[in-house]
Amino acid sequence: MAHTPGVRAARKRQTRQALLDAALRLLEQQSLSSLGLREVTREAGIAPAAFYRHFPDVVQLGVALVHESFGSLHAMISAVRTEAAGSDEVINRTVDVIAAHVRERRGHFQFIARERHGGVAPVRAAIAEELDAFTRDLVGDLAPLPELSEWTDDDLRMLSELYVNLALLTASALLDAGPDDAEAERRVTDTARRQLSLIAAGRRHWPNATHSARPERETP
Amino acid sequence: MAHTPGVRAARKRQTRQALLDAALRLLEQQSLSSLGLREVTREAGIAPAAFYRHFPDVVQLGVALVHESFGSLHAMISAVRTEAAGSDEVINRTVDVIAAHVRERRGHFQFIARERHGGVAPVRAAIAEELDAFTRDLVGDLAPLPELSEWTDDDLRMLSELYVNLALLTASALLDAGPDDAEAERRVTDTARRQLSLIAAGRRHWPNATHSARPERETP
DNA sequence: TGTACATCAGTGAACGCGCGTTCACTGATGTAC
DNA sequence: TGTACATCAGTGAACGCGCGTTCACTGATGTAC
Repeated sequence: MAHTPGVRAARKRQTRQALLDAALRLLEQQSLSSLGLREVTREAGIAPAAFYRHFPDVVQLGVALVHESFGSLHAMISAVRTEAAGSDEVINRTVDVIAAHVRERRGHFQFIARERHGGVAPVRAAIAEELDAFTRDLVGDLAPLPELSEWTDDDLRMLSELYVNLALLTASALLDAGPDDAEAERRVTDTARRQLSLIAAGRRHWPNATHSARPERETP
Repeated sequence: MAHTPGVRAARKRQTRQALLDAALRLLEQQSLSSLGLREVTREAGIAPAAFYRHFPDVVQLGVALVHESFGSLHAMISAVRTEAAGSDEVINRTVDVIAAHVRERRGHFQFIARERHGGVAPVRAAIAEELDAFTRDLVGDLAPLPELSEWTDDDLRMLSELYVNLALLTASALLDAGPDDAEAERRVTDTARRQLSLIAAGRRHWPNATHSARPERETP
């Protein structure tokens, strides 16, 4: 046993994960800025002082949670990305994938939705950074589409931001609907589908060239 | 002096307002769930115990702040509503009014954006209620428009929700841009204008009748 | 393989501190006559 | 108008409590030889 290096490191990782899991559980009912160090260690079943072996403070645990949450979010995205069929089919797939991931990773979405505009600056910055990477990925996915070949980078970025925000708003509305209200969930996904469909119609008919080439206001 | 009733009541209202103002000032840098009673009374310049003459706890002060904030938000809306010209003109007016009100009532927007998905249930509920009233008002404004005369109530509601969410997201992005970065502000308002323009194009060409009359999924 | 020493994740006690809440009070405002 | 009493917004001291952080420690794991 003593000659199998890594046992100690593995246990440390396990404890760290227990802290992250405990924090996420508590954060379903409160926000990070009111989460206490002793509260987390109590929930995780370790002594308060052991916390410092893993994070300098609760804020840095929050930053780690951001990255963990976006890991599962990226998985969601690539699930949508692999599909590329007709507009209606893409919309339905997208909304279904969002709903499925909210069900599976409820805590992660709750955390991101809550702290995106929350009161803890480093966590907000980490979320903004991840969302930006996310949006840039989406621009990369949209750029090669033939029907968007004429769009400027700025306009693709604008469209991607709209999609990302709508996805988060839909996820957040699903969280508010609660895990057991199938009727409320149906209402939310139905609204999301129609909003995406409205935007798809706009995409087909938007006179983007004139708008984006010469913005109308506050530019010399 | 003793025969001018209302002096005491006026002073009480004044102190109450001082508490609300102090809280709003502190909430620009933190969220409600981490705001302490002693912190607020210290900022307002009164003794901690006096707090209880006005609110049972900090959460109820938060609920009062929600209603105060939406008071100023409604002022903003009616400012947009009085205008009704061509699509581009409406869009520019709307975005300008949002930007102006974010500048004027920074604290109120910050508070609403932060607590909308925050960790304090009664405050979240109050915001949801106010936003719903807001959305219903907007449905009432859109319904009489000739180009939307064929739209179902559900679709008008869906559109209004999209507008309300976009307005809040834009306000929140303006807050993140900071009060002194004119270039960042221009980028945010420009994106908002183009998103609204995209939706306007969708409105003109959206085949809503087929979608809303028979939703495609999960309905018998 | 066995032994002696180093590392370090987790413990448990202790600390000083600011918190929310209570209480009896003060004194200006309000009311009754 | 003047007086005697009631109301009540705001005070200041006191309380018990849980917090974040520190510290010397323990004992399993890791390393050198």
